[in-house]
Amino acid sequence: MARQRGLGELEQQVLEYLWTHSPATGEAVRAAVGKDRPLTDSTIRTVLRRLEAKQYVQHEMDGRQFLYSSAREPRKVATDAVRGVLKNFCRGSLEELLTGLVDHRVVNSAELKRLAAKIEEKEKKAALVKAPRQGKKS
Amino acid sequence: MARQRGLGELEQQVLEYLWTHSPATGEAVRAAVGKDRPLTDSTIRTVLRRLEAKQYVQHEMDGRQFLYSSAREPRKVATDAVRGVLKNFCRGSLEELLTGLVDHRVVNSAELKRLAAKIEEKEKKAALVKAPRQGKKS
DNA sequence: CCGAGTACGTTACCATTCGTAACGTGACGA
DNA sequence: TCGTCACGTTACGAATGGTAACGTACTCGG
Repeated sequence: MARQRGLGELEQQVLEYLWTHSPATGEAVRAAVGKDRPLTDSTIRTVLRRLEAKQYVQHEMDGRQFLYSSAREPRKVATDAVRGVLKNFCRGSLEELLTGLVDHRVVNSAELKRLAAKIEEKEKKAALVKAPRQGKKS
Repeated sequence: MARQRGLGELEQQVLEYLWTHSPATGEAVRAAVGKDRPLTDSTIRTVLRRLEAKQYVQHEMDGRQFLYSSAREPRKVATDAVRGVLKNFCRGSLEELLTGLVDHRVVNSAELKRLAAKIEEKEKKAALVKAPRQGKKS
């Protein structure tokens, strides 16, 4: 089954590049990622293909060339990763996860509360845009 | 450098067992983890040793036997994992991570706010216990 | 004091993953 | 037609993780 455990160093870098520079040719990726490391185009293309197999990226044709772009938004990837963490180390409890973050000073509780409030606020506003004046037809 | 990417399936299970049943002998771990899979004591002991090398568990002597227990609390492990996620997929921004969690319905924003408030509350109380009426020494 | 069991370490094998890249192939333009 | 360009195929070596046989030291009952 080969449980998918994550990405390698280079895969990571390539993906990061695509998140900020999609769509890009393999050559462009190589130029960026390999700017302080000598990497063959072959290497980069293999990595891109592997990332595509893992459905992290996708490509379209541009004449004879491939244009790669990321197929999963970073937030989605992050979310999935966190789901794994929750399941494995927090018995599924987000409260436990957040408590850990506070305990270990990744964030302090005031800041966390502020962020939570901000996010709720943002969401409310987004809802308004999607359904403005939502009382009109009921 | 061999960047530490996580734990294997079996390692995971063993660690989980220790989190709820520390300290335990290798035999106990084997009985639990291998209850629906045939696993040699040798296998379990190898895994335990590897986990110890990775500093996930530790052992003490009990006569001739080893008693294993976890050396890192689950929350700590979770926190470290989240740190990685933050760094790799959220440009270090916790807000982005949380937003992703809300967007992808791991939690809704109201619940998130509630948790944040609860955690802050809890922390305040803990502070009071540690420094009650901070000025009277005994 | 001896032999068997107990509990641990050593070593190893295999599959998978990832970095890395040489080589092969088909199409297209000069 | 021939070379070049862009892609795929194949592969190799290191690391990781599951799995386990085998070796070794100590302890206990006889």
